[in-house]
Amino acid sequence: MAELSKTYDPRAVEPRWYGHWLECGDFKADPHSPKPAFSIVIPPPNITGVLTLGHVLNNTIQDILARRARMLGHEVLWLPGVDHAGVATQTAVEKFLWRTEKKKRRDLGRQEFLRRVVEWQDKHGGIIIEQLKRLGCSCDWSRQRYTLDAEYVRAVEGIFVDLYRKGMIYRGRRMINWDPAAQTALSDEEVIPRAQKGSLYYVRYEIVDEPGRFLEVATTRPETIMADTALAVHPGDKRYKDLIGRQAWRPLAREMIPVIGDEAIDPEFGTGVLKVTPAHDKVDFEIGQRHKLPVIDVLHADGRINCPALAELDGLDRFAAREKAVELLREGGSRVKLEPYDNNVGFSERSEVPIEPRLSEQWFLRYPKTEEALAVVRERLIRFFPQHWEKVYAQWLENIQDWCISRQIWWGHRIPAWYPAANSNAKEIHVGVEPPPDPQNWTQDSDTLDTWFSSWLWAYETMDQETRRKFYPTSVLVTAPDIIFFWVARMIIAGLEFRPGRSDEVEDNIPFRDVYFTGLIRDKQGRKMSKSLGNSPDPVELMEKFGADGLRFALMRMAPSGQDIRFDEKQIEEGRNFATKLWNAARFRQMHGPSSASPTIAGESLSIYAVQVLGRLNETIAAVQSFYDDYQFNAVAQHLYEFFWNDYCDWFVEAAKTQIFAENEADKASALAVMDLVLSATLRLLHPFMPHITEELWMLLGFGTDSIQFVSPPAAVDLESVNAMEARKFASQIYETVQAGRNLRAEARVPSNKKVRFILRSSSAGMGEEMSTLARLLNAEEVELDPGYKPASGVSMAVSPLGEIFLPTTITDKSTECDRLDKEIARIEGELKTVRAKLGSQSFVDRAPAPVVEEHRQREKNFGEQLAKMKQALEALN
RNA sequence: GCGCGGUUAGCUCAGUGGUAGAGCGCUUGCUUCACACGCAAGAAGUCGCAGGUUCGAACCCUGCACCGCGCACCA
Repeated sequence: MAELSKTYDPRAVEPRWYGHWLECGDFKADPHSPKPAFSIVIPPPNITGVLTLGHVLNNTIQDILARRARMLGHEVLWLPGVDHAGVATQTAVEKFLWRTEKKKRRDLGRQEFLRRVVEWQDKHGGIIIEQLKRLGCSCDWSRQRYTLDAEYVRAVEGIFVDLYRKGMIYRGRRMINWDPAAQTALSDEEVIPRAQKGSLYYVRYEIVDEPGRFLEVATTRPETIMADTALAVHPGDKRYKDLIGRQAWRPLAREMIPVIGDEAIDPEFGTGVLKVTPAHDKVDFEIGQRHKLPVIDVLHADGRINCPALAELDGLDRFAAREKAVELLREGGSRVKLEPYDNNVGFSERSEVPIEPRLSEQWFLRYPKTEEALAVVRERLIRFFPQHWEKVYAQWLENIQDWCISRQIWWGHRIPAWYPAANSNAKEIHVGVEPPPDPQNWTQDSDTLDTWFSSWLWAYETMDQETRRKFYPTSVLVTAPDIIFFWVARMIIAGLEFRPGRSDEVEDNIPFRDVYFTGLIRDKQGRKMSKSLGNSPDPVELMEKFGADGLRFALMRMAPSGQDIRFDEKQIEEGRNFATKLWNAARFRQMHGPSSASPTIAGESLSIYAVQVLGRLNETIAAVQSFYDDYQFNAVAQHLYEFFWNDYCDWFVEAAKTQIFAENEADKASALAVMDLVLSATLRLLHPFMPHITEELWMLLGFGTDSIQFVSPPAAVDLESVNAMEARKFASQIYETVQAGRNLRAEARVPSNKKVRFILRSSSAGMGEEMSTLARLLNAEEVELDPGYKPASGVSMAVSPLGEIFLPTTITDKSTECDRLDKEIARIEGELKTVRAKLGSQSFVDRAPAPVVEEHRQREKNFGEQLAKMKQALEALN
């Protein structure tokens, strides 16, 4: 057995064990195994991404679940992979190109640009995979998948073709969300509303047949006036009724436009007159449809004004044009009134610029199986943790809109649709996984598919038939709630629609049984972690500083389930400290001889302290099990932390030193056996959270020759043969007495290292045997047991459950001691009053459950006795 | 406007119908034979506000306030 070094160095230990596990193939999943299956698919990180604390949280939870399942004897598949992340990756490469070569993607052309993206991907891709390995993730890396793997691409295309043939996918010219920076269409989910402080512009339109009369319009977008094709008022609005059907002058790119009446107008808003701009607003477009208005598009794809008729604005950026438009109006003699105005503007989630509603030819998916998707969650066939996310999910599905799935970017799955060349005979478009047989007569659609259109197959398309038979549906999905629509909901729909399961039954086709939603990690001030704020710590640095295990444990301990997490590095330090504590506790054990892999504990030789710690261990084991069932990882971590640090280290080990340093070999062996038992159990309970250090200690202490990874979690210790209740009660009474004594000592200002003499006035049975332990815990020279002790005046006294404890060596001055006693008496009197008030209430005695009443009676008695003793002491003093 | 979270010690957060908890920070004393990344003692809270249910409410119900999030609206 190797000797444990004085300090624990995770930087050396962690990579060593991880490498060893990989070599042994410990994470490989066998689809032919007879063991019950447990499976998770990783939420694939972006191929060019780097590890964030969010990933650490997410993947630590998955690793904990995977490792716990392995220990419980399951065949575990944790399937890893990466996502090509269309827009994100393409944007990153475009930025790089611009920075280094001052080139845009069109300068290179599609083929060359894609070659550059692959080059970039090969250089930066895979970093995050290495970082996940550093964290200790037990993924089956031999099965790593990529959303652009050849088979995966084929599957995505196949699904597109299938849905097209079923009529669920269609192509159409509709209003979509246009990102002028990325120059692509987006889905509704990719648009995030942001509150903006803007202005409301009041602009007057002159009535054609009644010069001098104006209709005033309130608008936030004067730069689109040239695209107005009508003014609209509510048909019932008395102010404007007579104008409906007449014409007004459009003040920019001067033209006559009709005044129409439409129910969609809110007479209360602004002036009650709306300028109708069908090309640049969804509602306006609908009004335009109803009234057969022309559509004039005055914006280029990049957000610049496209209006040759108005040279002053043509080519200007949309925001510059806004100012300029007002200027032009004023120059033209038009009054323009400004009013500060707060409104919400939709921003592109990726490029962080305001999106433009735009009329455009795109591909759409009419979602299948939405009713079924609602039902499987409503009926808890798929369980959400925390459950309240069910409501958010349902709300989305109930108001679901068709999904715009085409993107005007190059990086991704190209849409498998071909259009006949102008000179060809074909009339229909060709949609198929295979190109048409005479490709020279066809042109493939230049667009690609939304990245999420490939991700929604992730739960099963990453598995071959054989693997699916064993591991699909997966056991649990661990993800952040911000992708509940993007990914979780769509995966459920995909599972229900494409039925990849072993049978046609719904329960075999849902993608997962449980979904665990993590919280979001925020910084100390509560802000979201973001690159631009620079408030996102590098987890790799944290691992170097505190160890992967320290980081994992700390993060789990501070992450309440489903609640956002405020990150503070100080808390990670606690994780590291806990690892060190574990290490040193093991080191202490090792100093007293070799450990036993299967310690036997004989009931009759157990000290009361041993029974107490074993009892607490049993409680901890039970608590851990039940918290796992509810995915309450913070509670699991917290219970293990408290049990090990308080119950084991602070109390048991300190008390057991009496036996360990004494002559009696049998007692010593018993204490060491209990240590082995508790250490072995603790290591196993902690292993899913802290895989490296627990493996290291498991081997160093010789608890097994095989890896801790596949050892069963500890079962409750059988305490039938001892009177556990009585022993535990006695032990806690001793501990309480110790605390009373320590308090006396501190109050008397006796330095911690000074050996003093205590006297315990107690007639409790069996007290004599525990005096040496009591003395050790009090760091006393001696604790004298004297049932008839009569203290001299000025001797400090404290009441304990076993009697009274006195500290006679340092006689404090009388008034100090009186003050101390007075304070103590006042405190106890307060407590007593509360208890008596309760017991004095007839209704309490009648209605409260008997054990509660009994407990209060007991407390009354105890307080009463304590009070009497304190008062006696006070009198003796005077 | 609708919905979902949250509000507990200076900070970060547990908690649960029956004596208010942890870690950090703070004060005090300790290099006591595993650990100063440690040990011991201590100070510190009208559990957001107001009602209600109950013998008893931090906990259950109702309303309100504030913070965060989602959806809808957004001329």
